[in-house]
Amino acid sequence: MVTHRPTIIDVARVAGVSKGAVSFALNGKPGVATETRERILAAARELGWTPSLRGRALSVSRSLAVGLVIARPPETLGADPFFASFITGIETVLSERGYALMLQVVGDEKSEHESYRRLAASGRVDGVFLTDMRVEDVRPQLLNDLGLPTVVIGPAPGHGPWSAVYIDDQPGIVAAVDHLVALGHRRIDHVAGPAEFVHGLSRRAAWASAVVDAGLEPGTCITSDFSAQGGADATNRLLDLADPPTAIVYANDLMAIAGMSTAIGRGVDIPGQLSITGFDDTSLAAYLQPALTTVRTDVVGWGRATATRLLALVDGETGTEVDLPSPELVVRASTAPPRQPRTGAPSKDRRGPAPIRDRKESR
Amino acid sequence: MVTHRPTIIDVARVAGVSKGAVSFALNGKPGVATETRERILAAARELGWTPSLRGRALSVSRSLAVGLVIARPPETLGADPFFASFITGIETVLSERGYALMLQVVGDEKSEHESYRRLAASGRVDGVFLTDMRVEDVRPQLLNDLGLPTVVIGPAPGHGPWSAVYIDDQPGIVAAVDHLVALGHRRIDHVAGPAEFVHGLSRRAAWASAVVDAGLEPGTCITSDFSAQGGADATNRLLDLADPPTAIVYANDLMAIAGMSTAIGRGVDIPGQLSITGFDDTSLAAYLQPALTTVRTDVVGWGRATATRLLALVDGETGTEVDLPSPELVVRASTAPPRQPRTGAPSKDRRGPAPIRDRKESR
DNA sequence: TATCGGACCTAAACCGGTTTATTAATTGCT
DNA sequence: AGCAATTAATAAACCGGTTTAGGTCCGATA
Repeated sequence: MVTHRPTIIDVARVAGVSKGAVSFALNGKPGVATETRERILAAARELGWTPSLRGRALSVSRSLAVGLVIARPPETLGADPFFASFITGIETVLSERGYALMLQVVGDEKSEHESYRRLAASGRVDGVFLTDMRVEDVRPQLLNDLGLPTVVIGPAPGHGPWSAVYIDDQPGIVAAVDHLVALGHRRIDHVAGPAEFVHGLSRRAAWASAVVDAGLEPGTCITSDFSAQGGADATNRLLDLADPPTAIVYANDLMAIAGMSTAIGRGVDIPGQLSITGFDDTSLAAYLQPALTTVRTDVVGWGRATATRLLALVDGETGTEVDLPSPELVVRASTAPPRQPRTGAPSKDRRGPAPIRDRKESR
Repeated sequence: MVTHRPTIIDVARVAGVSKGAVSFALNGKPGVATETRERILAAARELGWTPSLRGRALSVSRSLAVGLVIARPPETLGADPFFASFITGIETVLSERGYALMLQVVGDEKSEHESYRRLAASGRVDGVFLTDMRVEDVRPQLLNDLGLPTVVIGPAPGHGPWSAVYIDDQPGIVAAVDHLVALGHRRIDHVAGPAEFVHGLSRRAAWASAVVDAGLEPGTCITSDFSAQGGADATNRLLDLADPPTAIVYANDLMAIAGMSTAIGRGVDIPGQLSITGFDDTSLAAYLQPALTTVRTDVVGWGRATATRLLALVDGETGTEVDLPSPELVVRASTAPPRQPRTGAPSKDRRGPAPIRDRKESR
């Protein structure tokens, strides 16, 4: 039966000193004799005292919490492995600094803005992460106006006082295209994410320029929505083309997996008739049939770096853009040299010189 | 350039009343003349005043936040669509009550306990959700000792003062088994989740009893870990049996999908030679080849109910267990009547009365 | 007319810390 | 020895609300 959590006053009484002295002692500030400090620490330990976050928060005018607002429907969110890893990374940094993460999941863009306003107005957080960046995104400006320290997860949008931490996804896509080119593909299409998102657009741009840089004709790009259904639909449209691709680069794993299934359902042999690459390296990717060639990013490290940046920002450092190591291509069985006819008899010949294959997942 | 957020004192000054009167007026308490109240509200509106959560929290001795601690490695977490939906459901309730969600993601069980202790000691949250319930879980007792209102996501563990909100997953598994039985399957095996988790154990129990209730021989159960790799490995083991199953009920979609791929990779025709069911209805399930028969749960509704319960608990209501509507079976293409021979000659002799054989996965 | 009760409002205490101003006791310096 | 400079500790202000204890003014009642 806990009568009451001990407060700093209880500690002061036990140690026989004033309230302020306790505060000084516990925060390692000067002006407390060593002997007294020991006594205070002992008293605090004896009472099992822990500072009240509420009291401290009010006093220092900080919440000791940061916010992440995610504006996505649950299906899209649940199928995306990004946030789990990202949040894990964030937490490692936050927890050791005594910070906590306030997560908000909202339906649409409008309630997202509302969410930010509320967070700022109520003073619930000291800073926020900004994710799913859009082209011409108004949120950095909004958060700047609200006076809320912000770290953009992605490339810094235009020029402004904002801070950003970015893993450039383009090298990953380029590596995928180059890999396909090296296998002998000459018709490499793309299923993109929504054009309003920078990661949709940037992957598309990377694909386009990589194809051109390889000296190939520009392929077909279908703009989709990162969802399973979107991937399936886009794949059907590409395969319905008079001159269908021999390889498709998808902007994420979910679309790639759905696309692969769709192709298989149409009797297309993968990778014999069609090579497929994804992006994310979902835990499922390695266990599909065929296993998915995809791009892996150090999302946990990204989360860690982003959180570090935000806490620095909260502490008054000025904003900069941080770039992180590029993603890497994980080659598995869904990519192989192209075979000539799509309608011909399945050829027995094995695919050509295999590149570095991803043999096995650890664990 | 914001000089300073207006406080309740600014409002009081503008309205020409005292601090207390403003508080009364804004909280709809009696003792304020209508005319005065109007004036105060007008002043607040004019200044754009919003109550400081920090001030209020200290004053009312509440954080106005609740916590969710998830102890999972990022891969497992990212592949599980549960939390996205669940959190979405939680948020709908929390946000309209002015509450927020503190999310903590930790690596192991020990740091999970540590996490709860910190949340309780610092007074950061007014209550917590308890997820991934284990058999003989010590956390309800821990949280009870810590004096932190708790709602268990799942069946109430034993008898205690705890509150629980539960969607019984058993009817879903039973429906899956019944569906397979109706299709003519007589050898229905199971790939289970870890036995230390109640949702691992309960699905297994549901499968076992449903099979027996159908008058069939008990099948083989392999205890796995809800992961893609675990699903793949377990599937290989089942298919390697001298007398392999014609249907496998998986405890979640991730294992089912990996299992299906594995089977296909071995040349097994699905659903011709092997029927497969999952659990979760991942957004991918409908777009696989073949599309996955699985069990769908109203996870968003579950989150909503759980949050409602927790807020009631925080407000002093006593704990009860709430049961929610059962999950439903979604029949797709991965299940079909069994075809006789897998290798040619139909094996007429059924295997002898074997008990539930549980070959444990290494991990 | 004196008293009571209610409506309306204010002053002040309180929540639990941090931080500043101030005092008291040493120490340092010449 | 005398005075300034440190050091140690305390009292009090402050962060921004909520809430309790009073205090006025008013009409109603005996």
